[in-house]
Amino acid sequence: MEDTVESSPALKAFGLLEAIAAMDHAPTLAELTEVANLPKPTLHRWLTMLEGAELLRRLPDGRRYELAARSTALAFAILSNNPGSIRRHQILQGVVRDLGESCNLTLLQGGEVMYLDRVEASLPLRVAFQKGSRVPVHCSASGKLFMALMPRGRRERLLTSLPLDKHTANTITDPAALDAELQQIKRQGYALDDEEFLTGLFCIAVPIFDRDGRDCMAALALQAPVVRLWRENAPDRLPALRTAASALAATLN
Amino acid sequence: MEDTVESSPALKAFGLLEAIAAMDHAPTLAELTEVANLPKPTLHRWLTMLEGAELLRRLPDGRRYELAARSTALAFAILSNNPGSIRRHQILQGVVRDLGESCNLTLLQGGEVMYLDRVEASLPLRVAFQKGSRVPVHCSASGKLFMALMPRGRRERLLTSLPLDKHTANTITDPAALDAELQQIKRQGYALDDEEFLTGLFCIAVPIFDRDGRDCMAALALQAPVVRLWRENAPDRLPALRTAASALAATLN
DNA sequence: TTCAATGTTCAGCTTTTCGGAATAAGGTTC
DNA sequence: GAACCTTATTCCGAAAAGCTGAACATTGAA
Repeated sequence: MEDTVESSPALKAFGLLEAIAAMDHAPTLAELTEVANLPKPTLHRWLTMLEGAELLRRLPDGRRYELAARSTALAFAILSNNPGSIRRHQILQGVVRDLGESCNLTLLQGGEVMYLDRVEASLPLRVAFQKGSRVPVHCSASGKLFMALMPRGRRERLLTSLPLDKHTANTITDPAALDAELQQIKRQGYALDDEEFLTGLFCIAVPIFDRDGRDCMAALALQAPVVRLWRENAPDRLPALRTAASALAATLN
Repeated sequence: MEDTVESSPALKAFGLLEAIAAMDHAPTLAELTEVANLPKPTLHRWLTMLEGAELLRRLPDGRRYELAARSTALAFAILSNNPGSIRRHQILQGVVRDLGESCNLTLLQGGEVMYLDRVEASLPLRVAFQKGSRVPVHCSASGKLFMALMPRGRRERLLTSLPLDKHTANTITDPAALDAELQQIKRQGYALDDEEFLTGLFCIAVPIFDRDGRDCMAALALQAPVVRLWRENAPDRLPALRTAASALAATLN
């Protein structure tokens, strides 16, 4: 949270949410006291208020606070109804027009890949996903890309909590094999999904970096039937995807 | 935005952001006046405040407001923050996938059992409960488990304050019988609900202990119709449930 | 120019927030 | 189990922020 004084108490709540969202574990009152630089009773009052508003909730131990349903709902509403959302949709439409295949803008939410937006190709033989739906990280191009580009500690924590379910014959279910795959993805800067989630479906995903160019905050993925997109011809789409990805990056800050 | 009065002015800001995020175009002050049901000067003050905090910004015409950079950043932080809730939900999904029946994560809250999270089996013949709903302690597997594992003083206090209502023919309403049941539950380390709350519904619950392995802070319960789950075959599910329970424990502290 | 609609400022009154100090609750050590 | 420490919660008078009717300013259309 900012160490600068908020101009109004009403805004302090946002600073608190930001502080809690930025922590990698559910904080206690005492921990937040240091981060937020607020007196204990003041902070306690705020946390109780936010809990009552269902923006936060306490873990069963009664001491730790984590984000609750209303925060998640607000976040989703913000991202899908952002001024940039129209622009993003247009960029996706441009990719679909140029490359002729369906195209997804994805986020990593918790341990799953979420479709923030999506434009479908008008061709037949397309795959019907939906905005807001989710797929596992270990068998999607975007998911593997996110894992490959995240800090090691976070990746390891995520990997231990994942089931690595087998969805198709190609799904990578061996942790060592997945790790090798992630290293290669990191080297080459893009990821493929070669029928690892749905038989017959091939994907290629490129990262969308934040302003500093370090964090991968989203991904752009092209998906098509293997009869039209496969391991050898997929990289031909990279230039167009990379151009779109950097345009998308500009809409996400 | 909801028409109910926010309990505190400090939370009004969230209601406003939600209202703006829910609109399909950038609203003017006048438009928001109707939606938010606030006097014009009040709303104007809030919008100016949110604009100053970079949560909102005005379109170049100076009249319309849209979400700004800080809102987007907050949304990303909320969604990518991996509060245990997502991980817990994944674990429940895993149990449902493995065992094929609906699964609940429960807490003891205020003398009742509360469903913190829940994943339903995709089979027909499933029972529809809801997240956040509550059931009595004396006729649910989780509730009896909580009572069996809590310190004696607390249990006795709770028992004297409970009505022990009869819900079905099997509900245990005799304090002595309940006490005997609790002792057996404590010995065997899991609890059953054999149609004690709803006729036709069978449950088995295992404890989720805190880090020290002493306090039972939550419970994992599998529930199914008696035609598929009953007293003799229920213990077969224990290994899977125990594994999931210890994974859940890690998310709860 | 006039009019109507929308946006902005003002000011006194009301409500909320602030946070040090006191108290309670939980844990740990001896 | 008593003493001790840490963390959480409650209290309440002082201080700050919020509220909004009314007045004023600006914009755009006729």
